[in-house]
Amino acid sequence: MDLTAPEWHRPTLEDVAQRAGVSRATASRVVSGSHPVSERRRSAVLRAVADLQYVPNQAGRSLVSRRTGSYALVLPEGMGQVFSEGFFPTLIRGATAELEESDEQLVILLAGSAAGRRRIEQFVRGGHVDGVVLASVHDRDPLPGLLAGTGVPVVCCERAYGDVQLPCVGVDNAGGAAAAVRYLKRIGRTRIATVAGPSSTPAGQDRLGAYLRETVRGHRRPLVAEADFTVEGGRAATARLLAEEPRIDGLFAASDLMAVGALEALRRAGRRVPEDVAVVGFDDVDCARTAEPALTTVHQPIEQLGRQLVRLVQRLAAGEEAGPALVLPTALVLRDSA
Amino acid sequence: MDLTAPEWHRPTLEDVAQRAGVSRATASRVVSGSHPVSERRRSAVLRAVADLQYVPNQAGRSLVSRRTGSYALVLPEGMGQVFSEGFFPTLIRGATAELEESDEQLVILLAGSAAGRRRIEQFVRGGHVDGVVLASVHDRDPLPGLLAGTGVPVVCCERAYGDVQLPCVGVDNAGGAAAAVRYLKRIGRTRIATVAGPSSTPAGQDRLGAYLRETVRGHRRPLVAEADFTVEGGRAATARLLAEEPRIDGLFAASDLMAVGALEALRRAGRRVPEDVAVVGFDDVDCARTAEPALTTVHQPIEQLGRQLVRLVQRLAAGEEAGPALVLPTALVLRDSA
DNA sequence: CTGAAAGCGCTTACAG
DNA sequence: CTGAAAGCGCTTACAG
Repeated sequence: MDLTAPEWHRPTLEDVAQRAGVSRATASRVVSGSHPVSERRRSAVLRAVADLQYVPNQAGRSLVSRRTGSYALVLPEGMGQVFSEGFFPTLIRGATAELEESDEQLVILLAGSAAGRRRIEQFVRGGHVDGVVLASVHDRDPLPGLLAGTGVPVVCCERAYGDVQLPCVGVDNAGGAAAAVRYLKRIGRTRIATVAGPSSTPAGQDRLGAYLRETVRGHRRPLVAEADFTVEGGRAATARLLAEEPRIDGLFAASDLMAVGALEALRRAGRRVPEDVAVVGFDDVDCARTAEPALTTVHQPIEQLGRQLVRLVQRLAAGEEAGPALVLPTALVLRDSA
Repeated sequence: MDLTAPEWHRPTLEDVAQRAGVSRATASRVVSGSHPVSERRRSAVLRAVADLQYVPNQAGRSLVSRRTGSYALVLPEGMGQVFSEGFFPTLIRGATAELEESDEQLVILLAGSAAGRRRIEQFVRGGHVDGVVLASVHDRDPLPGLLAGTGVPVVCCERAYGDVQLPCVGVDNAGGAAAAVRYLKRIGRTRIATVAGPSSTPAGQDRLGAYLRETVRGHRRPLVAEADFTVEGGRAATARLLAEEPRIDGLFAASDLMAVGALEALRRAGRRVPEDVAVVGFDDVDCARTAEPALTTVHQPIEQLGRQLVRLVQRLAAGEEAGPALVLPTALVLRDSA
C-alpha cells in the first residue's frame, strides 16, 4: 500500500467491512466495542483494521455520536511567563494523566487577543471538544461569558468572577497562606511583610486576605506590596517593602517566583536569609527547591488540580451534576529560607 | 431562547435556512462565503445566523470539505522546562499570528509518554487537524515516523532525523554560533570554552560544530562541556570547564538559559563578567535582557520561525510543493556580558 | 443566482 | 448476534 500515491484515500469503515466480509454495522460494532460480536467476525474485522491501518474518521463519528473524545485546556497567553515555572506544565500533566484513563485527548488553546478568544469560542461552538477547562481566570476575563452559552461544559480553576457561575476546583489558598504567616510568627518574627499577587486573581486575593487576617489578629501593622507573580515583580516589590520598613524580619511571598525575586532583593540589600529575614513562598514548584537558600513554601497539589478539573468537566459532559465545589488541601514545606 | 433548557439543540444550517426563507444550499453559500448570493437573501441569512447564534458544526463541515480549519503544534513534554523561558511561547505567538490571517485555530498537543504519542497519532489520523508542526525533534524521536504515514502534512523545526525526511524551517545555528565565537576572538579572548547543548538536537549539534570549526581554525584547543539547555545544566557544565581550564577568558553558551547558569558559576568562582570572562549566549529570550550583566547573545527570530512553519504546513495542506528548505538568519546582539 | 439531491463516514434503532 | 436503512450537519456538482 503506497501511502504517498495521490489517488490513495484513507480507508473507511466500508473498506474494513468489505475486507472482513461483514456489514458496515458489524465492523462499527467491533471497532467501537459497543456491542458484542461473534468471535469469528470480530477477529476478521480486527485483522482488516490492522491490515488497513484503519482509524475512524472523527468527523463522521462525532456527527452522529455528538462526542469528540477531546477536551480543551485554555491557557492565558499573557500569563504564560508567570506560570511557566512549573505551574502550567504540572497542571497539563495532571489533566493529561486523567484523560489518558479514558483514552481521550487534551488539546491546549492559548487565549491571546480578543480575536483569538472569539476564535476559541467558535472552535468550541463548532463542536471540536466535549468540554473546556479554563486554567486561569481573572477579574474581567470575557472568556467565561463567551463560553457559557455554547452548550459545552466549562469549568475553571479556583473560582469564576462576575455573573457567570462556573463549576470550579480550587486549592486552599487561604489556609496555606495563613499557615505560612502563622509559621513566621511562631519562629519569632514580628515584622512580617507580604509580596502579594495580582488582586485581579483569586490566588492573589485569597492569599493576601489570609495574610491580612493573621496580621491584624496579631495586632501588627500589615506591610503589603503587590506584584505580578514574576521574579522581577517580586524583586521590585521587596525593594519597596524594605524602603518602607527596613526592619522587616519575615516575608511571605504569594508565589515561589516572587519569593526568588525577594531573595535577590534581600541579598542586594545585604540581608541574610533566613537569619535577618525569614522568607516563605507559595506553590512549591521546581525553583523552590533550586533557590538559594531552598525555599520554605506552601505546597499546592497542582497535578491533582489538573486531574480533578478534568474529572469535573468529564462528569458534566456525561450529563451528571457538578456537585459541591472541590477545594484541595495545601501544606507548608519546610526548607532553608525560613 | 433558553440555552440551558434540556430540550434545546444547537441550531443547524437547516434552522437558519428556514428562518431566512431560503434553501439549505443558499444558506450554506452565504455562511461559507463560497458563492455569490443575491443581496436580499444574503442579508436574510446573515440576520438568521445572528438571531440564532449559528456556528457551523465542524463535524458536518469537515466530513465533506475534508478540512478542519485547525493545525496542531506538537511540543515535547520533557523539554517543557528547557524552552519555557521564551522559546515556546514566542513560537506559539508566531504560529498563532500567521494562522489568524486565515482565521484558523492553533491546537497545542503535548507529546509525553509513548501512549501519549500514539494518541496524538490517532488524533491526527482521525482527521482533527489539517496539518502538524513538530516544534522540536530529536535524535530518536518516534513521532515523525508515526505521523509520516497519516496523509496529513507534517513539518518540523530545524531538521528531521533518520529516514523520514520532513520539510523543515530552521535558523542559521551555525552562522550565529560562528559569529559569537569570532566576536570573542576579536575582542582578544584566547581561551574560549563552550557550554554545548544536547548532541541529540540539531541546535546542539550545529552550534557546537560551528564553535569547533572556529576554534580549530584559530589553532586553539576546544574546551567543551555538554549540558541540557537549562540554567542548572549550564551552571554545572561551567564549573566543570573551570576545573579543566581555570584560565578561560571567553565562554559561548549554546542557550541563554545555560548562559545564565554560567554567569552564576562564574560569580561563585570569583570571576568577573565580562572583565575576566566574556560570555555570549544564544536565543535572545527574555532572560538575556534581565540577566546580570545583560547577556550578549545570538538573536534568533523565533516568532518568524513560528510563522514560517505555519506557512509551510499550510502550503502543503493546500497541495503545493514544500519548496527549498528555509533557513532564517541569526544576528549577534551586543549587551554587557561580552 | 438558486434549489433538490447526493453523499462525506459513521452509529444506531429496527427487524430479524 | 447481524444486516439494511436512516440520519447526524454540512457542501457541492447538477440542473435550471
